[in-house]
Amino acid sequence: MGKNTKEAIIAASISLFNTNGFHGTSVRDIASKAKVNPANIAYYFNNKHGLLEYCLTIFFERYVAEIEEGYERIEQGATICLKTIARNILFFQYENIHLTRMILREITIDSQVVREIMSTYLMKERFYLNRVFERGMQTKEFRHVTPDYMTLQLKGLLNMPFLNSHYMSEVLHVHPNERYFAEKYLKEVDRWIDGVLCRNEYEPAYLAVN
Amino acid sequence: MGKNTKEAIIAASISLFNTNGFHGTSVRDIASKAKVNPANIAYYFNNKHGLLEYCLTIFFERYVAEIEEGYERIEQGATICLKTIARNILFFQYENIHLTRMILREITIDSQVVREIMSTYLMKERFYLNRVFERGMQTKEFRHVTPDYMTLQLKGLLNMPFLNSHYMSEVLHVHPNERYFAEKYLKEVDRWIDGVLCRNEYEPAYLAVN
Amino acid sequence: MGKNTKEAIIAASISLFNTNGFHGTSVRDIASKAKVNPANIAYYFNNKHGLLEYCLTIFFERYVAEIEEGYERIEQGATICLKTIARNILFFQYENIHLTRMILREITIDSQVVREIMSTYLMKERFYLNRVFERGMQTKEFRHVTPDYMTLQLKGLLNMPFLNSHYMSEVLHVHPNERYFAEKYLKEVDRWIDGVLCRNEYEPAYLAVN
Amino acid sequence: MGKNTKEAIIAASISLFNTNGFHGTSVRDIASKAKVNPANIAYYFNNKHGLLEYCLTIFFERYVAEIEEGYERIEQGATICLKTIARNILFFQYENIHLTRMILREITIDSQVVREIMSTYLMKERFYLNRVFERGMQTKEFRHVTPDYMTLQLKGLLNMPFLNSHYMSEVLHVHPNERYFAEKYLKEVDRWIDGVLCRNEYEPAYLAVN
DNA sequence: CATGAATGAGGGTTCATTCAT
DNA sequence: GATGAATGAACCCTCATTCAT
Repeated sequence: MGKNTKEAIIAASISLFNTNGFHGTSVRDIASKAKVNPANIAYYFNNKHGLLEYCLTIFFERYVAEIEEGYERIEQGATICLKTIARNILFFQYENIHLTRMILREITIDSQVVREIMSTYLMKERFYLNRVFERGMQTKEFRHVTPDYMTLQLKGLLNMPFLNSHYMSEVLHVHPNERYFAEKYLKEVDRWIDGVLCRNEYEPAYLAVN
Repeated sequence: MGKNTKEAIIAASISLFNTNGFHGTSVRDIASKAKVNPANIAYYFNNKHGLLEYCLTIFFERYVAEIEEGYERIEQGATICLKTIARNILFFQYENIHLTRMILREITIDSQVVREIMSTYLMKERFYLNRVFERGMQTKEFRHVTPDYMTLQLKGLLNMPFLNSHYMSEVLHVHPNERYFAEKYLKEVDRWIDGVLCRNEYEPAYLAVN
Repeated sequence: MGKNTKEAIIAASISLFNTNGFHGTSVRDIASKAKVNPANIAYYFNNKHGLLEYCLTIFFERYVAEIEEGYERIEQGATICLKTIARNILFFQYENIHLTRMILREITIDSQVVREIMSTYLMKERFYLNRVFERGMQTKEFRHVTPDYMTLQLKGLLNMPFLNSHYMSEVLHVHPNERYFAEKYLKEVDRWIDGVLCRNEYEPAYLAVN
Repeated sequence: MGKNTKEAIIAASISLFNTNGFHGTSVRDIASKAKVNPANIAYYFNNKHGLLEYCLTIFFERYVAEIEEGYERIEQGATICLKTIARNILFFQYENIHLTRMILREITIDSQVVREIMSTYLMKERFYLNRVFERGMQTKEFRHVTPDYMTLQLKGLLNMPFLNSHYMSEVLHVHPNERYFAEKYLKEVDRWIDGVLCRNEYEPAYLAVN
């Protein structure tokens, strides 16, 4: 039953890290929720931190894959490419909402290990996005911008809905775990690309992504 | 010397909560950094959580004050008003970068107390922003938008730079603790207001805020 | 207001020691209940233990006085004398029910200081009771008994009702803080003296004590 | 080695609770005396209070069993039955002198949990004793008495020797931990039953219990 | 592959007490 | 007489982890 035990631990840890944070969650909590013996965590992940690293890795592995998948459209134009990347990220995060929130929060902690893992992947992210921005500027699709500042804004837009889920639902009455939200919010991000990034006259015929 | 002790505890806790998170910081760490006796934390704030609540309160008290101060410009037009609010928030957060980062992270945890404090202030924030968005739509300054979605985007833009300071500096080579950054980033936010929110033809004569 | 402060501390401490025990009561609890500053306890009684010693002393001072007052009737006969002593103790304890319970419990703890204070007074108690028992045996009022065993039994009878007040009220439905109880229980003790101690034929004409 | 650890903790706690009281004993004291790690107390008994509850339970479980065992003699007559019960209690307490003293003291504290545990068992005790008293009155063995008052006296007599062990030895020079004492004191209790409770002419042929 | 017993370190908090004012 | 600030020690408890089975 090794597979089940390991999977159960991962699922429980994502849920609990998401709710209480890494430091706010004990290995006993995780083991209890996963209905396994606490010693199994050491067995499969060395220690509690190894479990976090595992979660970080599977998240970023797939996160970067989503970006790479979108980047393949670069030849179709920077705008379409960027919109595809944004769409991929948004839906990936929407489909893994708990893991996403947990990761986005944990990487704000100044931990040596977290920083190292994160850097590798986020350097890749930066690399692809920069390439897109530069391509867009080169083809005159985009206005002249500072790529890193654009990355910053784009990430701000894409992460915001997943960081504060109870703020979203209780204050804004917006529910990020509903498909409807993801669809609608994607349009907002597209509008940001069109309105802030693209140089063409405003309100162009919307560029379909699919 | 009560004032000094209390202030020292607050300063130390902001610094440590910022670096290691609330749960990752022990009261002994705080007391040690503040060079006071650990029992003083219980003396002044009842317990560790009371210290967090105190930080939350002073942050949001001033945060909402910044919004209210900007809102007073509502009669000068929604665009100017919103830009002033954005400016106020951005510089307030820039000037309290550690406290801001700590708060932005901590409020993502599902804590009862945090949620209560947060709701009070964030409801006010939503109230004022909604009024501005509605005013702008009424005066035809703004396009037709869903206010809560705009709030979401604006907050995403304004919070992003303060959430991951080492990602900012190590990956993007952008330094949010420098005045230059705040000035430049403000222009980006203004561009978002102009490009995404305002209905007038793109690239207008930039509206000065001050 | 020195008098009030001191009195308030004593009253509060008797109440709290009675309910929670000496170790289960903090000086802050006492100060809070007495509505005085905790430092006053050190001022008036040196430390927390000094407060307990003070309570012990005032209790036993008066306790022994009650015995001595009863012992003065020795010339009227051992039976009358013993009944008077029993009556005095019973009513003294009934009138100081909280203090009594607290003391009776605290003296079961193996504390050096408590032991010393206690010994002094309880040696006196033993002295007087032994004299009464011996006089009774000498005058043939009492059967031949071992005085210390009689002391033990008498004390068992006299202390029992004050030791477990909530057992008394909740299990036995007997209320030791009512005058009626003290009157009735005194008759029981008299019956013990008559039935166990006295040699005369059973059920004698009851000897009035007053 | 789970058995040994648990047993060692129980033995150490009885000894220390007996000497210093529950509140006067720290878990470190207990662990140190038992030569085990302090965390084992939480492991086996949840917390310090759970350890006390455990002691209370094992004490009263056996205490009530002693009473029930004596009650089986009810058909042989109330006097014999009551004497058997008294004998059983006395020897049970004599054989568990430290546990007994600890329990007798702790139940005088107004603790919610203690009260609940206690009530259950002491209600049973009252039930059986009342049945004996009523039977005795019915068969004219006993005089007309108030059962609860008799219970009170009997418990006073049976508990007294175990409550203040150092008073006993240092003041009265009586040693309750010696077999001789228990034998002799039992005769005193029998005399109380004969002299106070039984209606037959005084000084009957002593009823052997065994 | 999984478990329950056991550990040592550290957690937050409360304690009695001191002392300048 | 009385206070509030401050302390250091100790409190109970939980922690992540280890290890024999």
